Amino acid sequence: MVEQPEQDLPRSVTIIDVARESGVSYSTVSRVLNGYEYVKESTRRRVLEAAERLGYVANLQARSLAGGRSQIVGLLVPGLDNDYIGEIIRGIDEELARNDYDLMLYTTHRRVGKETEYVKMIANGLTDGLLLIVPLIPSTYVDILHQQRFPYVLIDQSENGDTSSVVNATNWQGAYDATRYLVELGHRRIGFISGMMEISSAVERLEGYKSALDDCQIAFDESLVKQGNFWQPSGYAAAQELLRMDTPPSAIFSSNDLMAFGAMQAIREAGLDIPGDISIIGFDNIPMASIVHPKLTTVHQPLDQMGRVAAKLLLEQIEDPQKPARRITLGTQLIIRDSCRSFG
Amino acid sequence: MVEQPEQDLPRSVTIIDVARESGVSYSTVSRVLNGYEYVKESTRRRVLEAAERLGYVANLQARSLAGGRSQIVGLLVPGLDNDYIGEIIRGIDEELARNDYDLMLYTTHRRVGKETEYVKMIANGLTDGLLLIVPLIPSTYVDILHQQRFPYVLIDQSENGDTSSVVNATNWQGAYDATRYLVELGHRRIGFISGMMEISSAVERLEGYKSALDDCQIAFDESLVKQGNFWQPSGYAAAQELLRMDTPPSAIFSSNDLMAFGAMQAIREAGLDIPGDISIIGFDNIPMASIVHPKLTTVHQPLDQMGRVAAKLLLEQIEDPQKPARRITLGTQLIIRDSCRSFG
DNA sequence: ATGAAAGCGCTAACAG
DNA sequence: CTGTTAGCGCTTTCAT
Repeated sequence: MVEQPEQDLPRSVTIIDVARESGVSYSTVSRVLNGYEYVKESTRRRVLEAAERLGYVANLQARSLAGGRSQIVGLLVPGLDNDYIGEIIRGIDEELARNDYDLMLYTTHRRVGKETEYVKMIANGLTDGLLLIVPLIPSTYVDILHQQRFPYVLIDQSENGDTSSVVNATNWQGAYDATRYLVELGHRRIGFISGMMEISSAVERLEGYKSALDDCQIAFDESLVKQGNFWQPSGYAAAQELLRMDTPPSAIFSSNDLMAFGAMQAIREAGLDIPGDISIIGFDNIPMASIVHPKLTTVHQPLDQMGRVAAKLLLEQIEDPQKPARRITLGTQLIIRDSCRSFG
Repeated sequence: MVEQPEQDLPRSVTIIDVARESGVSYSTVSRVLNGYEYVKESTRRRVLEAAERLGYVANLQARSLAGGRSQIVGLLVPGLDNDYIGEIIRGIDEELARNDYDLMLYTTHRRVGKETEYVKMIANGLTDGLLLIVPLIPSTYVDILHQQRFPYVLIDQSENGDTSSVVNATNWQGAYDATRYLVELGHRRIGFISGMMEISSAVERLEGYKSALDDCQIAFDESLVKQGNFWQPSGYAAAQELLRMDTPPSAIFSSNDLMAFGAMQAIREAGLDIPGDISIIGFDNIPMASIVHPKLTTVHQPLDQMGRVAAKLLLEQIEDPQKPARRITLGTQLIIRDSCRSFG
């Protein structure tokens, strides 16, 4: 048996190494690295060069532990199984990259029932702030965060008073526009596939639909509203119900694109043509919407921008914890493609 | 001006608090928390109870800094703009959750040209290991990681010798099966839309296609191969080229689903029916594949499982750094849906 | 079986 | 402008 020689792993270089190399104290190195103003230019240069030469890379956990910034923000999402989330993340990532922040990804589904403890850990951990895409916010989350004065921003959430910073879209207006568009196309019986009604955006979209109907003097017909849950299969089922009615609607407004895809499938299986026999409109405008056939007419929700704005808001808050909470609502936009046609 | 009272933010509870509460030294608390064997049962219980009572949550950065595990693994991806990545992440996340690990997400596109430094930082930072989905691996990545004995696993990569642990799928076989299926359906002229040929999986799929043709005594026709880049628009363009040929193919094999969707669009725009006039088959089996119409016949790549296995491999390696690198190749499977039809 | 004490790499007063 | 000195919360010897 040969003695395994203790491999000298190249220990990572610390500011102490840099200090020695550049002949200053390591706090000066820290200052330079943190962009502290009052450092002699020549010293700064010397330190920077030494750092470069040695291939120094900061140890974020140490920095964060010592009271500095970790340059990491957390993102809490229900799961990744939806393009909708992906779009938002893209925006977040972009903005964070621009500011040299990194992203820690947390999925809630992981610790069902222990989310609160999870959030506590996150806030107590190495992130400088937290972005939350949690449709169903147990207010406990927010309470903890708020109580600890931990910077956070809610995405796509409406409820909650004015204690939290929130970024969302004009759900009501978007739904209103979509419905109105359908009416202007001549549709009178418009089916509506809802989202989970515990979620504010779902409620707002239903309200927008109702208001538009109202403004167009079309009586609201409860039976035309089918409950979905934002997932594709529920759209499929809801559409089937709608099609089974004695007088099926001539158009369907789905509360999101995913359910619209399900509805399209149900419609096709019923031997009907889109938009020939029945028009369909979605909400979100996820990338897939322009890939399916026919291309889906839908309400564009600026998801990536929402992500970007939320990140920006969070960064501001990290920068200045005194900043009051802000609510930013971004506009939606009707995207007319091929899934709707005039009626009657 | 009223003096702003210094709000006593509820400082997070540390092991010191727990130590005081349970009347032991804080190193004992640490032992209990780390499952150290030789602790008196009664002590253990007392500590655990105190921790519970106080609502203690570990500070991972401190732990990691002190030489323990951070319970965080990094994931380096090119970007999130592809369901393919999403599927893999889902698998990873699942496996990590099962083992109480969290995920740090890094996107490479952020620091083009500085990826190497980026990787260095990651490895030096707070993660216990790194998962990489980087089709185009600059070998420098791997060298650094390997040199530092930093645990890492490559996903969906083939090249590289035996120094790295790798998880991938049977790209060659999958392409072979798909092609063979088309041939058995009677197709003789089968168009092929390739991926970026710098990527190993793209090459392997092309090889599988060629081999199948060969085994079926069909001469390989270079002109039937169009170069794509794995993104939808390139599939669209490639299909258009194919359709413009004097004798267009009766079937098209696209190296991934996304390009297949582009091809489907081109085919439809040419007034052709799928699969009536032309059959199409994809690769990956991303969720969207069963949502488009007609539902796409494709080669299933067990993306989520690849993620799960990669995570498992990484965790093993973190547990025991001596573990030799392993390559695990998962099987693909032909999923027959509605986009292909017999010919001739 | 448990306490004491030495850091991990870094930031942030505090002195000059 | 820069060096000195405390820690941040935790793991890990080293004692006992």
